[in-house]
This record gives sequence, C-alpha cells and structure tokens, in this order.
Amino acid sequence: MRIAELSRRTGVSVPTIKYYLREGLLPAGELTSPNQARYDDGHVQRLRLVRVLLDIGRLPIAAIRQLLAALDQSDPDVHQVLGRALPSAAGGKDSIDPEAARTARVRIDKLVGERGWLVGRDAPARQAAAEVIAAFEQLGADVGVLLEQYADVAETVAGHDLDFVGRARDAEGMLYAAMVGSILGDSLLAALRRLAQEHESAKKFGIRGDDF
Amino acid sequence: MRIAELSRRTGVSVPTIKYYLREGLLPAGELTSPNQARYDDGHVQRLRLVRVLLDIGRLPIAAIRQLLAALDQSDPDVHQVLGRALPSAAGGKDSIDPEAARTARVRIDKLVGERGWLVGRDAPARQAAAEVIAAFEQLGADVGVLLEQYADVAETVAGHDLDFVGRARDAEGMLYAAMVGSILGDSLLAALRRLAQEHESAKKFGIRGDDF
DNA sequence: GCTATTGGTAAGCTAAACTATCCATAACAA
DNA sequence: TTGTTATGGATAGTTTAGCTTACCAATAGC
Repeated sequence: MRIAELSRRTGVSVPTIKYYLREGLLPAGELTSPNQARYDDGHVQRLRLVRVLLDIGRLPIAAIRQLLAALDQSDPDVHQVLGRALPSAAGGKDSIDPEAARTARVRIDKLVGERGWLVGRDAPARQAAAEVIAAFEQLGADVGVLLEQYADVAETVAGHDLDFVGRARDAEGMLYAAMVGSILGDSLLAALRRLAQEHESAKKFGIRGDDF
Repeated sequence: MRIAELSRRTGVSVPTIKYYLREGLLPAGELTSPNQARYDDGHVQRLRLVRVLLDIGRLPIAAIRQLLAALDQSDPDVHQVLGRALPSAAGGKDSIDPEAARTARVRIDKLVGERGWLVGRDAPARQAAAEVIAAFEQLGADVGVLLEQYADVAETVAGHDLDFVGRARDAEGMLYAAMVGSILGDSLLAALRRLAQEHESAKKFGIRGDDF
C-alpha cells in the first residue's frame, strides 16, 4: 500500500506519518522508485502501537523510539525491557527535596530487600518509587501502611502481568506483550482503581447521587 | 512572609509563583498595601501540592485549578472528588476506533454491573477504562483474563485507599487525602509494579545480570 | 534619602508534537 | 499523450503548555 492508504487505515494524517518516518518511529517503506515506496501491515501495526504509546501511555517520542529499538533487536530480552527500558509513569522533573528523596530511597531499598525482590540496584523504578514516597511525605501524608499494602498488590499484579507475557507465542511476542502490558496496564489499572474507589466511597459515605 | 521567602521555602522561582497566582492555582496573599502582600504556611503547602500534582501527577494546570477549587469548597464532598473530579491517568486524546471503544464500553459496563460496583453511569473512568481495553485489542492483545484479574486488584487497592482517606482527621483532611492518595497512588503503584515485574521476570526467565 | 524588593502586567521564550509548503517525479484517468 | 493528482523527501512554520523576562510605580528597610 502507499502512504495515503496507510493514513486511511490508521487514522493518522499523511504529514504526521512522514514526521514519524523522519523521527525513526516507523521504518521506511520499501522503495520501488526514487519517490515511490510500499508499506505493509507491519507498518499499520507499528503505527497503531506508536499512537497508543503516545495517547494512552503518554510517552514522549524519544522514549517510544528507544522502546521500538528494543523491539527490533535481533535478540529480544524480555527481562531487560521489563526492568530497564520501560519508563515508569512518574514524570522526571524533581520538585522534591533531594534529602527527602534520599531517605525515601533507603526505605524503598529496605522494602525490596525484605521482600527478597530480585531487582537491580540501579533499576530506575527504585528512584521513581522513592520520589513518590518523598512527595507523599512532603505533603504531610504518612505512607507507612499504604506502602506495604501497595507492595503486596504490586506482587499480585506483576504475577498476572508475567502470565500475560507468558501467553505470547514466541520471544518476540513476549517482548511485545511485556511492553504493551506494562504501559497500557498502568492506565487500565488506574481507571479500574478510580471505578473501585467510587464504589468503596459510595459504600463508606452513602450514595449522594442516584444515577447508577 | 513575602514572596521571596515563599520562593525560598518551596524552591519555586518568584516568576513562577506569580504565574501560579495569575492562573489561580494559588490564592492571592493578604494585601497590606497596594503593592505588598503577606503569604503564610497555607501558601507554602498549596504551592508544594501544585508542584507535586504537576511533576508527579503530570496533571495540566487547568485540571489542577479544578481540583484545588474542589478543595476550597465550603462543603467538601469526598465522594464527588473521588468519583468525578479526579482525572484518570489516561490522556484524553483518542487514536482509538470509536466503534471499538463503544464495544469496550459495553464490556466495562457489564463488569461494573456484575461486580455490583456503585458507580455513576457517566463516571469518566468508565470511558477511560473502555479506551484502554480498546487499545489493547487494537494491538492484538486479548485482555479477557487480565481484565478480571485487574478488577480484583482494583477492589483491593481501593479498599486500602479508602482506609487511607479515613485516617484523616476531618472532612477537609479526607478530601486532601483522597486527592493526594489518588494521584500519587497511581504513580506509587506503577513504580512498585515495575519493581515487582522485574522480580517476577527474574524468577521466570532466570537472572541475566547479577547486580543486586 | 537611597537602594533593593514587591505586586502586577504584558510580552517573550522553549520544547514537543505536529502541519504546511515546495519540488521533482511518478501514477493514473481521459 | 496529456493533464491531474499523489508521492517521497526536505525545510520551514504553527500550536500549546509552562514558564521567564522586562518593565513599572510603590514600598520596605536601612
């Protein structure tokens, strides 16, 4: 197919597709002549993946490029992708007192150690978790109880996630599932959490509205 | 205190504080003369909240303004905030086939109904969840099993969340806890999930590196 | 009295993610 | 064949969010 059909099939405008090609988010089509290229279903799928990572995962273009590079490696390493390549939802900017972050980091390292989690010392998620904990405390909240409860939950979820990954056909499919499941899983879990929160809140406080 | 000290105590630059004042994220200080105002600890706390919602929650300024308006209401309604005011993590843009989203919406409504969740018909989280499910399917993943597992987990987490809210002293504190816990909870859960995923992956695939 | 700071406003800046415009060439319809 | 439309590739422009800079008259504090 040519670029117009690729655009029609994905709902992405032609200029945007050209932009993604330039940015290396989409491999170039097969050139049949100096200004004619052919695209295939792989391009359609890749383009849909990019849009989902952008719109739902809210990943920046640069992060998506890195993820896709991992997908295209000849030797796909699911473990590396799960542990390192995936950016966690928390944004990178600081706004947090560095000393509070250091204290929280010790706390997270302790939690990981106590639970026997096999996680690299330099795994970015350690720092991400520490920053969120520091933020809680900067706002005057006590995360003590919540942290352990969430860690329990995280173990459960991660178990389900690895089952999900394991259901893929081959190594490449597992890598794809790890990526999609991790990024979209965050959003799915957040949305279901909101629904369950509203339910728990309705139970606890009594229902105000009656539009169920 | 005056604006310079407010800046020093929060690490937010003076021009940025002025910008937040203009945007209505921070109430004006008490004017002592036409060009002198006094700020207090409430401003410090509010400013820290804004930064956390921006940097970790990644909420846009407009959403933060709305949230803060809910905080400042004379009659704080925790249930409304939990159910409606809080934006879920998923971004607003579409990129998803509207028909697939409609099918997924039916699926979510069915799940909510079967579980007896007391959730408004028009709760935005329903749509958010539906869009994520549609995204999964657009990428060729089968969310069937995962969805039910995540719903179980969401119930557990929401229970913890409401306990967290219930630990606050008064109604205003509960509203604050609901807001902070919801937004930061998403990020904390995501970071812990990454850690647990790396652990589960290490167990499943065998450990590649040895830097623990 | 004198310098630094303040509150307030308007204009400017930066980065990210597109979008528009060109151009020479190629495909397609008449 | 011939006019019209589409294509790949490149460069420049646009939009939005979140700040920064610059400026001003008025005040603080020595």
